[in-house]
Amino acid sequence: MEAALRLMSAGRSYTSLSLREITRAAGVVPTSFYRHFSDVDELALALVEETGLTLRRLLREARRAGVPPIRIIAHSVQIYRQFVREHRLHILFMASERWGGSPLIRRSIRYETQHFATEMAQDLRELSLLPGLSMGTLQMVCGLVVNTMLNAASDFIDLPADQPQVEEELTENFVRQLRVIFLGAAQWKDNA
Amino acid sequence: MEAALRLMSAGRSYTSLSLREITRAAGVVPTSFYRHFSDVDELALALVEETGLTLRRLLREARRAGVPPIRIIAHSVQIYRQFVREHRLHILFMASERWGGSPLIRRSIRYETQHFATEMAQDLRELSLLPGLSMGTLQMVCGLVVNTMLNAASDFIDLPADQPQVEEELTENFVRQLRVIFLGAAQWKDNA
DNA sequence: TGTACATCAGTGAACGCGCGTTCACTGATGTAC
DNA sequence: TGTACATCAGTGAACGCGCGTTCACTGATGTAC
Repeated sequence: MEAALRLMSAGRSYTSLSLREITRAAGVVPTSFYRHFSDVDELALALVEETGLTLRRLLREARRAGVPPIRIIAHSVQIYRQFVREHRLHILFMASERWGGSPLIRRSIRYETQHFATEMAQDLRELSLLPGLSMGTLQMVCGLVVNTMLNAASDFIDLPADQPQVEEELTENFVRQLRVIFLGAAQWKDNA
Repeated sequence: MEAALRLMSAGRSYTSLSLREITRAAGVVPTSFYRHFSDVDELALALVEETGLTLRRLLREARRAGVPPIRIIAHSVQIYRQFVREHRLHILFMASERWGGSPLIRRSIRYETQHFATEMAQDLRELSLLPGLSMGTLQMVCGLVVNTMLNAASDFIDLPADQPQVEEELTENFVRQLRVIFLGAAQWKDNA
């Protein structure tokens, strides 16, 4: 049922979808919607939550993958790219409603992304990458990383499907941006 | 007339505005809209263009401000924050329709932001900050900076107006993120 | 095993409403002679 | 200076349409006795 974010794959924003469109896409009569959600906003919140779970799974995968420290960025980006491909619609939803739509949705997405950044910061700490940094700084860096991830995801998703070399370029650019961030983080002095 | 982005200040997304709402806010009869634009999309494109001009003015201001190289980030952020306050609605529009709304609008915003990043890269080059970097790398770094700027702007704008200390925190976080980026860029070796 | 009843996803008709767009119009302002 | 005409932003009535939501309903499935 919630898989009616199919409608968003055509580049529509969630806020512009109507309840009737959604139920139509779900193959069900409009009134039936109310059996499950009292509101389109409530459906959106359910989607945010589901996407949050999905993101946590991403971290777990990346963690499990082990750490060849030199190639870790390029490697994580591979995992992420695969992930974006697999959960295209959820990520699209998260990344594009992040600043659009209703304040309610925005708030709950912000909550999920912050949560995600915090988990990532803990992972970095446990792996003792960036050993010199305080938790607050790690959190700040991870916030930057998460935003960069979501921006990159939006770029991936907007791509016409038949342009593999443009996708390569985007990936390369994304990897380079992350490298800049981690280079900077490694140089960071907390007392500055 | 275009000042009907007032409607967006309540947290609405552009795509969810109706032509009739806009004309109502402009104090004019719906049919009158067609005297100026054939479409709500056309109005949006006009807004994007206007915002683009505004952003170019921002760069000019920052440039003119001169360069005390040590404090340059904190200083530029001050200018930017003032700028966001003055052009609240235009920036809000740009930052939040960046991934929402119609593909048409998205494309034109992407065009403007890329243009902006390119100009910024040229400025950096002329100022010989980051002297070791190729133009392509500067462009990549500036893309990251611009995204970070727009994310920060969205955060600023979403703030309740009566929380100056939260605004301080956000600004501080934004400055630190930019520092990480520039630290990383300074370390960058192009042949890596 | 058989019967009576509760639960609940989905149905279909109906409502009042705001929407985008069309049309022929008004009336102020600027321009040509 | 005066008159005739073009331009053009704004008007107001009207259209057909999709919308969110209400209501009383159906009929399949699960549960109690």
